[in-house]
Amino acid sequence: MIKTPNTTIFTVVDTVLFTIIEDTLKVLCVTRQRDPFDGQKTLPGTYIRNQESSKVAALRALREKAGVDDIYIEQLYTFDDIGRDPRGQYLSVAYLSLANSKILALNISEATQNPEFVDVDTALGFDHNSIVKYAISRLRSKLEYTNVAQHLLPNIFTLSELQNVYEVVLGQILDKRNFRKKILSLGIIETTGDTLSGLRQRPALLYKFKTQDLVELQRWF
Amino acid sequence: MIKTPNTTIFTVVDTVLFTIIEDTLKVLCVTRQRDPFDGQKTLPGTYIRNQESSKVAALRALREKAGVDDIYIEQLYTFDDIGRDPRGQYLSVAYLSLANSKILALNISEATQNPEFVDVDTALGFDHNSIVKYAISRLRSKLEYTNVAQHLLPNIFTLSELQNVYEVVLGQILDKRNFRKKILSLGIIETTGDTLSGLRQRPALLYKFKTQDLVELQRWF
DNA sequence: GCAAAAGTGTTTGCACTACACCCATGG
DNA sequence: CCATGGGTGTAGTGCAAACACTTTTGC
Repeated sequence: MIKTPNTTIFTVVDTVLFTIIEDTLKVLCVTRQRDPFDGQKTLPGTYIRNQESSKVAALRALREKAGVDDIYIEQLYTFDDIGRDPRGQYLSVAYLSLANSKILALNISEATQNPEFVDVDTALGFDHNSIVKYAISRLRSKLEYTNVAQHLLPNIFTLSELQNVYEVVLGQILDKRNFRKKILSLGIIETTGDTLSGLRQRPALLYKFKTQDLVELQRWF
Repeated sequence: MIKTPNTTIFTVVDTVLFTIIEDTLKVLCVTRQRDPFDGQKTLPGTYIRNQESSKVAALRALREKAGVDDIYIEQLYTFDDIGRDPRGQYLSVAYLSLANSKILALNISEATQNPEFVDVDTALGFDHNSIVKYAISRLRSKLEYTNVAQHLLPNIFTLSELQNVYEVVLGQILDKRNFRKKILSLGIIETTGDTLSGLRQRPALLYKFKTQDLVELQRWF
């Protein structure tokens, strides 16, 4: 067998940054300024540099394109079908990232390249719609057996806000009483003891996640 | 932002081929014939060629190293930490593959580079023990909500053989009656109507999976 | 006092657990 | 007839689903 170092495979990253705005799941896009797909929206991406891992490249892409730092990120999947990029052989390591839109809002205005949050079914250049689709399915299943939902929320939140995250991402409404029983029984959140008042309604108890570390819950057998 | 095409990132694949031999989960390894890690066992891998996707490269690696064709394979994860390979910056797309050892046995003897099945806790070169560890955890969870187990079995099998696959992979014994109730209620297998006789015991009903396509079952909410 | 969201319990059915004995065959 | 693995049922428990009203506040 001959081992052929490849000089013509381009290694890049693409990032899928989700956030929730106005009860809708949104994804961060930029507008391409050159061919191919000139003028179309695409996911923020970048070439992987020398002495840089794909994860660091993905974080850099988000920092450069969206002015976002210190953000939740996980590797999603590697897309490298021949023909996915008309320019040549591109291997893209895709990353899934989550942020709360309130924290994001300030930084994003300082960024370049016209970054914006769009609906997840917006038509994108390259194979980026497939990447978004895959990211949504990953996010949905991770909501169900981990504590990742916290990254779409502020540190302190009400149970209704948490439920809203689940409803928006899963695309279905949930029963309030069953949701509360379930989420509390998982033992991943706890109340701060404070309440959120000032609204013309009964004040809500505030909660926080016990840990920022990813927690995986059990299943089956 | 400057886009820098990278000429010094090597893109490779590594494959984790699991099979069950004598009630033990085994992984396919080859013996390296050069530095680094000369003489040590490693996962079969190869450079990704021009105009070749990583998946095709992974299938080729298995064909060349193990004489295996037409095999179940799925992308596992991309490993590219800086320093994972002393030769330079290597980005490895790892694949998880499954095969029944009976089908495998004949082909493997024809292969080169001393391929062999070893226990999953055998010390390997590079970061390949991490890759195997990750592959096991993926395999375990996929057993629980998909029909992938079929690829570790012949097309036709008894319920006891199927249960044995689950026990070996999950590393725990399961209750026979509960296992049968569960697996039959999932609706992913059906009996062929034939029985396996010739052994000095009651003949076992034979089963097959309804479809070779990957089926994902539901959870939560 | 009214609008608006917070908060709370019970019943019902289904699914998982634990557990032990008889059956069919080959030798 | 005996050794071997194949095959089966039930009772108890816990979790998920369905479902509606009272509470607290700001205005």
